[in-house]
Amino acid sequence: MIAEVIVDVPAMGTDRAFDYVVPDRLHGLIVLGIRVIVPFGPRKITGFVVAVKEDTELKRVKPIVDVVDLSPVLNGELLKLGKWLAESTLCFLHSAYQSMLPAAMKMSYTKHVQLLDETKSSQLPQEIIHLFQDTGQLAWEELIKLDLKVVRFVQQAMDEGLLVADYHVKSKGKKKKQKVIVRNSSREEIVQYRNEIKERAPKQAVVLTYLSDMNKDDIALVELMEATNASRATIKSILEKGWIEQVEREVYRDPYENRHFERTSALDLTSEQASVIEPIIETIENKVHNTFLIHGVTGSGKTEIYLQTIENVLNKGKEAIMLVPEISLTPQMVQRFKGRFGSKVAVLHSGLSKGEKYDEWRKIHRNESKIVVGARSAIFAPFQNLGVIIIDEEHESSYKQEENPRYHARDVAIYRGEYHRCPVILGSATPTLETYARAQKGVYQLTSLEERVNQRSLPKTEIIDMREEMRTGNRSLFSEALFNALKDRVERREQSVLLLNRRGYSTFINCRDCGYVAQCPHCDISLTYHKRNRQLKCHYCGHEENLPPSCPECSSEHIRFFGTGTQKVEEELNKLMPEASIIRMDVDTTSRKGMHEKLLNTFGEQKADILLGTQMIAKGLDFPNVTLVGVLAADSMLHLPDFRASERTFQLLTQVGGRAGRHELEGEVIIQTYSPEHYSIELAQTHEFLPFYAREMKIRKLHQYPPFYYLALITVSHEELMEVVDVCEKISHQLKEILTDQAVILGPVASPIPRVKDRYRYQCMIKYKNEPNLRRVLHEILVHYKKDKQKNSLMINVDMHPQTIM
DNA sequence: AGCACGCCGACT
DNA sequence: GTCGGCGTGCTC
Repeated sequence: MIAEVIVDVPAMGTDRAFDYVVPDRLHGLIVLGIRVIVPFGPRKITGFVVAVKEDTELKRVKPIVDVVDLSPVLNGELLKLGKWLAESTLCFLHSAYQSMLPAAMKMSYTKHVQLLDETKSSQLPQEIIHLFQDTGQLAWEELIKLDLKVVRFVQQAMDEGLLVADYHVKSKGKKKKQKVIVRNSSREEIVQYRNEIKERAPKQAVVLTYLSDMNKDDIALVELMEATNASRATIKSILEKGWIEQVEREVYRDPYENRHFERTSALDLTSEQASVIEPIIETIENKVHNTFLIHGVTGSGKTEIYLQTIENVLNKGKEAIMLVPEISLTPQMVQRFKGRFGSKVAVLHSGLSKGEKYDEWRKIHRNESKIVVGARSAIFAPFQNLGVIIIDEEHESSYKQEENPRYHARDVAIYRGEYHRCPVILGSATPTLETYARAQKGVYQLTSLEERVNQRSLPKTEIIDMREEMRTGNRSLFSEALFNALKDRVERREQSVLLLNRRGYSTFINCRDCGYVAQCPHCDISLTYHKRNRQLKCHYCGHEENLPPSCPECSSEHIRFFGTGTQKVEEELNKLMPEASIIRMDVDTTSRKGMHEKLLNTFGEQKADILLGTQMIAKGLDFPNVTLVGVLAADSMLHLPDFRASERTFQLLTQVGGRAGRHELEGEVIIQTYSPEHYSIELAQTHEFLPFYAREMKIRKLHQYPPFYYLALITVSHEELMEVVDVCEKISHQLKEILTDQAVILGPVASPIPRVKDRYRYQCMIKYKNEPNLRRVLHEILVHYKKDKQKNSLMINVDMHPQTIM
């Protein structure tokens, strides 16, 4: 028997199946979707079995060394999905499969030098033999750290056959093991024994009483020790007597083990909600695929529709995937799902450790969980019998992976929905133009929720023209209206949320005398000043340097700080409103694990008046006491060189508006801007999606952007500017020759940030409607340049549906 | 990716 | 004459 294996060598030349003989001892173990260890050249690596056949045309076929898994990690559907993913995003097959699995399942490879038998090793000098452990192995990594002469000597010994290389494969993720005490005698026997030793060993007697009384046959060692106050030594002596036994058992890490979730049951649906859920349930009943867009204002009760749809699916013995944006995967959200469905829910988000994610994945894999609530990658949950896929906040950019494979979770969802013949539900108050256009065309089924569940009207939104504030002499960061509103909330003990899409203290520093602006030495971008440690930081490559005491160009001491970041706002607030307590939330304050949640909890417990943060605070938050939302600089996103800038601004402002006054208290939103007349700001004020959609669609049509045209973006980067421009130009020419006249090829142009980490970046954009050859040509381009220029450090990246052109 | 093979320049 | 630079090509 022969197995076709996709090997773990993500390179152009190895992006295909390799044939291996299945040895007799592995017959029956080698099945589709399992990982195996195979010899590849001189090394041993792993790969996925993607096909099994009787024969091969090849003469020399090596045997599979071993299996990695006991059961397949990818089922037939996921194998097919991976192939489609690789083709549609132009990535390596192995990368596609790997990205469908938790990171802990990535394999790592090490090389060792192996000592041979006595006759060979006796020919080596004693000081060399000394280097080897008692296992006779020396890690290559360790070897090359040693003296060059020693390395040479070992290499020569290997050439002469006195030593050999040995390649190890190991999984990065470890299954968590727990020591468990198993009672392997009858209760009577234990009681009898206890009575015998009671006098001499009272501690042991306590443990034995506990063991004979407990109503199960095993107990975790730690639990037993805690319950009986016994020491390790005590238990060890009982173990030696043989009345009990210690075994290692695999356990799941449960990230939510110490939480209690209040059980909830289905709420009554409003008539509007009922009319939305009805066609979805019908689709489930009829076992057909259909994609629904639920366009519902914030607070219109989409989540309850999701919950009840999932309940319906579970009752049919099927499973459900619920995707939420990473940032809104808050405890509140998890609470809602755990509360309704209890332990059937697996949760996957970036706040979990690799091991925890792996365990959550295994719960799904073993069919112990029926629902997964998770961020983007949860779309690959290994369910066998999917009943529904839901994508909440469909417009969120975090559903697009910005590294290979560059997939969009929405596309994967629809692929899986078609396979399982089940509905896909997209929900948003501000759907993307692509989605809404498809819904209008009837490709997706459009449903709307226009009423808020609690009958609350949307908060009133005020737009403040900051130019006007300037004219009246207010040069502070806060307009009069916002300042008064904030002060008012603090006095009334209500809470406020302040949004500013820039972290740090100031966006750039500038010398008043010569005009010098501090720039990153590795990127074409100005450095951001961080006041806490008086440092200048690059937000692209992480470069840090101390704030110069004077201008490095002209030695002037007149250095000014321009632009406002969250740190500066915090400082200003402390000055202007010393009585208000503030929580600042941005990458700088939430990078430590658990900080995100901790800060939100503190705010939720009303231990702070103001939550100040970057866009990470804009989504999914639901705090009843928040009655004011302020946006400090609504323009910060608007003027980015990206065709989606208006759409993003509208979405952000509309979403942020939904954060205020969600409960009993009336909410208010204040938006500060220098472009109050811009339609995406004006229409966000009145929460009018449809007029915004109509307006933006006209612009997209005029400029040939999605959803009227598809986009593909090729980014070329290299240390040498000339090389980048040259390659980009050649690619552009090649595309112009092969694609039809309908395709628009732009570039080469420099990327909006032309240099990052000492590499120049140029790009080529293709706008097209129907280009059957596009994928093939792009693939050829990748093959061509990745082959002969790879060592030249030339990098070429293709994104088939870029979400941003930065 | 890693490793071998192989073809040219700078040394004992 | 050899050591070692890294360009090229292959891995079932």
